[in-house]
Amino acid sequence: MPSLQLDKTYNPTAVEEKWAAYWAEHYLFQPRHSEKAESYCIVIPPPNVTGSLHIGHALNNTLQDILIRWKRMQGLQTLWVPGTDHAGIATQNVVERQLKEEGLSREHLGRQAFIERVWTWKQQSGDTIIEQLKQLGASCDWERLRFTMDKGLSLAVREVFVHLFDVGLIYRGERLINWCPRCLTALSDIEVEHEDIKGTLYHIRYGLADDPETFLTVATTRPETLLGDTAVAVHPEDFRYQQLIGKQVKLPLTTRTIPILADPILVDREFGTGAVKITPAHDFNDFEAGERHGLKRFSLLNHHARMNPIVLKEAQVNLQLQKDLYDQSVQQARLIVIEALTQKDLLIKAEEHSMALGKCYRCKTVVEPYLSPQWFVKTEPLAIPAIEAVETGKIRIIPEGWKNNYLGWMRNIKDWCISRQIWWGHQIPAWYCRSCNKDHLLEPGSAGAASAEGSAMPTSPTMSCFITSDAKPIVSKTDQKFCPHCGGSDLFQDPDVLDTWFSSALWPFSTLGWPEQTQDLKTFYPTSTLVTGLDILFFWVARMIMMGIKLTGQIPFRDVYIHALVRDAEGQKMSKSKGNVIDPLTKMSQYGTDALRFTLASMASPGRDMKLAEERIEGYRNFVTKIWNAARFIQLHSHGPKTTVTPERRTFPDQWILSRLNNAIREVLKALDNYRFDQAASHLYQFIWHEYCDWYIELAKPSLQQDNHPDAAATRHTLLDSFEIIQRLLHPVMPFITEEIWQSFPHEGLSIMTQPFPTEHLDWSNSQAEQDFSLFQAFVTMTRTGRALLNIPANQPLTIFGTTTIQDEAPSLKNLHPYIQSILRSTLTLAQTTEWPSDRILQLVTGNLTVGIPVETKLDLQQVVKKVKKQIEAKHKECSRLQDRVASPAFREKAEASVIQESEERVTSLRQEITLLTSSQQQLVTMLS
RNA sequence: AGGCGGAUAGCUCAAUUGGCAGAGCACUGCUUUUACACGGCAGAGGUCACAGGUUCGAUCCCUGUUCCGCCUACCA
Repeated sequence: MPSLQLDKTYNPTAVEEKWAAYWAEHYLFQPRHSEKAESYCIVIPPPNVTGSLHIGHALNNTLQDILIRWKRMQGLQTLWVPGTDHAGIATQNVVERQLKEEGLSREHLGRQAFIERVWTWKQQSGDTIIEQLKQLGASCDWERLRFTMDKGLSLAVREVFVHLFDVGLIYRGERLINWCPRCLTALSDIEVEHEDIKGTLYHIRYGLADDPETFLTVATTRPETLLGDTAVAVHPEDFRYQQLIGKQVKLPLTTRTIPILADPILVDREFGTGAVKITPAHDFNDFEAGERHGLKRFSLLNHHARMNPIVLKEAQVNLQLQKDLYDQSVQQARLIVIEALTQKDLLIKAEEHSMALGKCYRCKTVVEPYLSPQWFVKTEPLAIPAIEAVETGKIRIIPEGWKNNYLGWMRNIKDWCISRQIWWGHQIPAWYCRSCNKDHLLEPGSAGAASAEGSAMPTSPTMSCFITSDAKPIVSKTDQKFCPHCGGSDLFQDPDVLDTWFSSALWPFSTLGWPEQTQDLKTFYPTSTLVTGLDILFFWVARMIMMGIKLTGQIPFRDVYIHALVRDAEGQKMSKSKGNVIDPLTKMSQYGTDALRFTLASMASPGRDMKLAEERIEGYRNFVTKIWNAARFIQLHSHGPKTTVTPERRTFPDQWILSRLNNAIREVLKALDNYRFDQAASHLYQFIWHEYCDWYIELAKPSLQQDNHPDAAATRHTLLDSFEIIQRLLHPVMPFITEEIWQSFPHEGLSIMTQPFPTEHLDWSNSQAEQDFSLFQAFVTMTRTGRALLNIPANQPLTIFGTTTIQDEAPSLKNLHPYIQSILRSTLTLAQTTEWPSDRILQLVTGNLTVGIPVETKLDLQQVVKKVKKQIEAKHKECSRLQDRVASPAFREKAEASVIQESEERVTSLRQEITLLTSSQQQLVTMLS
């Protein structure tokens, strides 16, 4: 196989483009079908079509790619399914903003044309993020790219909707839902973000109808809603109010009277005044209380969150106030009502009160509880098996800490509002017959419906709000033309679309071809691992589990790996408005994709937020360069004969590095098995840089660089062999540079990505070599330290003495001289203590190794004495602390024997070191005087 | 309001069945030696948030406090 000369410097952009194209050209990301191999499948969390790659995507997809590449190399039948999400509200908002710039609105275009416009936009820019994922190296099978509004997936959506409707798990009903008056649509509970604000709690006087002198005080943060009150509740056991239960109060600012009820669920006696106004159409608790007591609901606001004059009239609001409130916003209405209450002296006090305000997660507009007919999924029956799957460990959540989060939410799950009053999405497969439902289609502006702002009544209702909950929908997988009841042909489809998360909930099986029993579905479902951020645990993960189990009878995936959210260096959530966004694409072109990938992997420690500091990327870019240069060195010395030798005849450094390599392989495998990407990265970094490059390559130099060195062929063999294994070990994290290097060396096969992942070599493990090497390292380090202490130039020859020479300690180190000479870049004489010229020596001690270095007269001895003194002090301190411990009878009695022995040994060796250092110091002092 | 997590070197983060606290970046010296100055070598830098408790011994276990973050939530 051809090999190429590596360039002097690594050019990430060129290399990345080359291999990305090569991989695509050879379809290397497709699963290799083999009946025997176990399958491994990941479905991508589909990014929004509106999006471009942000750092969260980069992290999410890097981790998935590491897993996929790793499993692929391990020989599994591997599939990573890519795709994008139509992202209903988000995408609609983007296109509406474009229209606005042209002075248009979606109403101008009409539904059909608007949807076409969104599709056009999707064709043009929807694949931006896909291209960016390819740039990141994501090894998805791009031939299987899916979109949530694909034909196949839309089919799956209808299939599920109809099925769940038929079994009673989808229903239509008039409920209080969260309404965004800007997006003009319902939102599910989790689409509402809560923000703590300082509000005002108003205490308002409600007089008894038959005794105006007696009154109740109710407290509210929303005085404008009192116009829609239909009762006041007190606690049945509250002695203050017991005698009032059943009486009527006069509702302020209206001509209505409302009853005083007892309700132990709604009322907390301790809070406020103990009396609560009930406004069933404007508060979730009140809605439920209203259901319990059969109360009428006055929905005071229209869908723009403005006062509805028809309802105000119906609620018998005072005439003047009706006029004042005409079409006012909630905020204005509040001020007007407060003013009116003040004038009548009904406002007792207003106090500051902290409260949570709900906002739309897409546009941050304050959401209103809004009474309207909507479609819901009945979640409780779906949640039960979804809870069980996680409790029994059929689905594993990693890190486990999030399990309780999931379970807690699932156990308190509310029905899921799935209808959205927007146009972009899967239109609900329900039809209504106009003639059968004549009485159930509301005029815009009527009391039960929202006001349509005086526009003409559309030929078909534009929102299902205009269709009462009594209407009879015909739910079907296929488009309906005729009414099955009356045979009429005047049908129209429900105008609403489904929550974007409805189709995402089907993602793991819909992308594999469900409801068809495809080969992919058989091979890859249930999928293996889902990799996602915590932010969509409820939005997405929980719902996939519910839907997966319900519709396929199987869990959708076995492991859920939840990674942290990426924050900036200050710990702030990254957002465009804050201007603290780290753009992964910029960083990729600046530092190289492999560097970014390695950074993200190294920071993926479980269960935490990660703060990304740019310096980290820079640091790992240096690591990439280091690897590149090591490759160049090895390539330079790769020519010439290579021979394997028997393990016993391997050189000392060869024995050591193979043992360490084996250890690195084991650690990386262990880390990946446990989703510890951070540990895998750190082992790779540590091993490659600080063992392989710093020590092994340095030690390989003498045999490689000298002509006819007896060890040359063997060393060359080990060097090349181990380096090739390192490339494979590193490949899942750094796919580009490893491919480039692998291809540049003699090789067989199409690509490194289809080579086997390294496995442990038990016969390489050599604890004796590792032990000896530690000793050798200690010896070298001590010598260097001494040299640095004494400012001896690196190229000055040294004579090194030892009380115990390293050779005595480790008999296997027979031919140390070449290594020491090479690594210390100086000649060396080993000698016995007795031969020390005692006036020219600094002794350095570590454990039972002692190195003596000759001291030149020119040196700044004052400085050296100081440093030595400091060392002695530190050792004294540690020694006396340990001595106290060892002397303590309690310690001797209770501590483990091994701990006692360890401590004693340490004390002994510390004493020895102190003695030697002290004598060094004395010698130096003598020399000074 | 409840739940969860965090507080360790200047910064970003590790580690520990409870027995010498570790990396990377930044910093200080020395070093331009033919893989690499995006390099090499050496070094300095810690009351392990605070206060109690358990223990021969606590950064680790327990209790409380403070600060920070996140998630959930209808306290009018």
